[in-house]
Formats: sequence, structure tokens, C-alpha cells
Amino acid sequence: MPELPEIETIKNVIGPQIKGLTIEQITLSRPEIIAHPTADEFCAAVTGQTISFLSRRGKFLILHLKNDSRIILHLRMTGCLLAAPPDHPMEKHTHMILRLDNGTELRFSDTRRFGRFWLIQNGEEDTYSGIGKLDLEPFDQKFDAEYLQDKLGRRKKAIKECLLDQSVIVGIGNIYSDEILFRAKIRPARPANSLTEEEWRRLAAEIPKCLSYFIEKNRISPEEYLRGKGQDYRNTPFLLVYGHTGEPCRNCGAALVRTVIGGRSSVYCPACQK
DNA sequence: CCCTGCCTGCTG
DNA sequence: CAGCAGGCAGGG
Repeated sequence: MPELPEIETIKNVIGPQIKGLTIEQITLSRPEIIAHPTADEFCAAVTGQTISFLSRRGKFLILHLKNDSRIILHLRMTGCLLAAPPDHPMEKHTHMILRLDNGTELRFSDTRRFGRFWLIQNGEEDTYSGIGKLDLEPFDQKFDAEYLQDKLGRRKKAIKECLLDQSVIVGIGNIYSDEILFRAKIRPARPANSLTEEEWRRLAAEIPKCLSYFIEKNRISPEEYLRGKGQDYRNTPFLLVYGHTGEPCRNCGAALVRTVIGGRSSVYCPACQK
């Protein structure tokens, strides 16, 4: 579910709450969420370790431990992370609880159970999580129109599908690909190899602009995050096209249209987006 | 390259 | 009740 701005929010909210705390005990009710190593090895290796900080890479969260190992997690569609006091009501579908040494519980819940955890030991190569296949962050100095065009300019597939390719540019999912293309005034179904120089420039400019705009719009206090169960902050009124099929375009008033591209639902303005 | 599977819950 | 949901890996 969450894309780069949401993962960034989780990092910003949860990170400071768990930094410096030691994992005293793990309750794992769904061992299949541990992708590597085995669930038993994961629990044994992580128990007693101290958390140094939380970081983000693409849509992955990385929990860095003081012994230089790291827990990597991907929330996929419905994964959710909460730092809660022990008496806080338990979310349905909570599959793992890390009890920390100040009593805080780091809880992972996931209705659809697509989310996964990996533990990468100090010195071990991460060939498991998929982080190795990622390329540029949208805020990387090297990310620009030339980079995008060089990577995607010869592809025949829809530009919308290309934007979802994490091996080119990370962090964009179905919602923000639609928002970005709307802002760049490009139709999602346009073959990537049909984009003009000017369109590549607009697209490359809108990607970091749009994502950082939503990171700002998602800013939330830990209390508010907990109250909204780590979900509600995303119900943003700031999305211009996603979820607005049939409504008037905010620029021109034309009715927004829904199509399916690469198996994903896509909303765009038939007048503004060429 | 397209298609499916992985899951549960919500909507029409 | 079918269809769909913000992700991704794996198979043909």
C-alpha cells in the first residue's frame, strides 16, 4: 500500500520512538512473514539487540542494529508499523511484536500478509530482499531528465508502467504515478519512447516535487499517527486524480477517466494530459 | 512480455 | 456475489 511518502512518514514517526532501545522479546504469530533467515534464527539473532536508527530505501524500511546487522522490511499492500504502549489496543492481524526495553511495543500488522522481513547479518550480502535491484532515489543528485530518458526512452511500454519500475527510479507506486503524470500533463498510456524532450524534463521535475509535496502533507505527530492506527494520515485530500474518477479535473473541469494500464487502475484527465 | 499468485476486506 | 485494492516475485 504505502509508497515513498508514506514510508518516509513511518520512518520519521517511528524512528525517534525506538532509537536506542533494546529488543527484549519477540512475539511472532505468523512465521511466514520472515523471509530470511528462518523465523527461529531471526528471533534468536534479533533478541537482545539494540536499535540504532531507522532508514528508508525506496519502499523498504531498514532497522539498523548496533551490532551492524539490519532488519529490512517491506510493507507491500497493507503492512503497518506502530510503536505503542503495551496497554494500547491490539490491531487485528498483528503478526509480530518486538517488546522494547522501555515497555514500548513495535508492532507489525498486515491484513493481507504480503509484507516481509529479512535479517541481514553484519558482513552478509543481501541477495534476499530485493534492495540490491533498486536504482536511483528520486532525490538523488544524479536523477534528472537525461537519466530518465536514457533509462526509459527506448521502451515501448506505457510510461505509467515504467514509473513503477523500481530498478530505474524507486518509491513510486500506483497512486503517485498517476499524480505525477497528471502534474506533468502526460497520459499514463503513452509509450515511453513517444515522449518529447520537453515531456521528459517535465516528468523528471515533477517526480521529486510531487513526492516531497506529499511527504510534507503527510507530516504527523506520533500521537496522531497512533490514533489513526498508522493508516489515516494517508487519506489525503491532496490527491488530484487518484480516487477521483468521474470528477471534474482541477485544472480544466473535464471529467477524469479511469483505465487499466499494465493491470493497474489508472486515472487521468483526457483534456490536460496529452 | 503478460499473467498469476499471494491474502483479506470492502464496495457495488 | 464478483471484482477490486496503494506491491512484487515468479512462471510461462
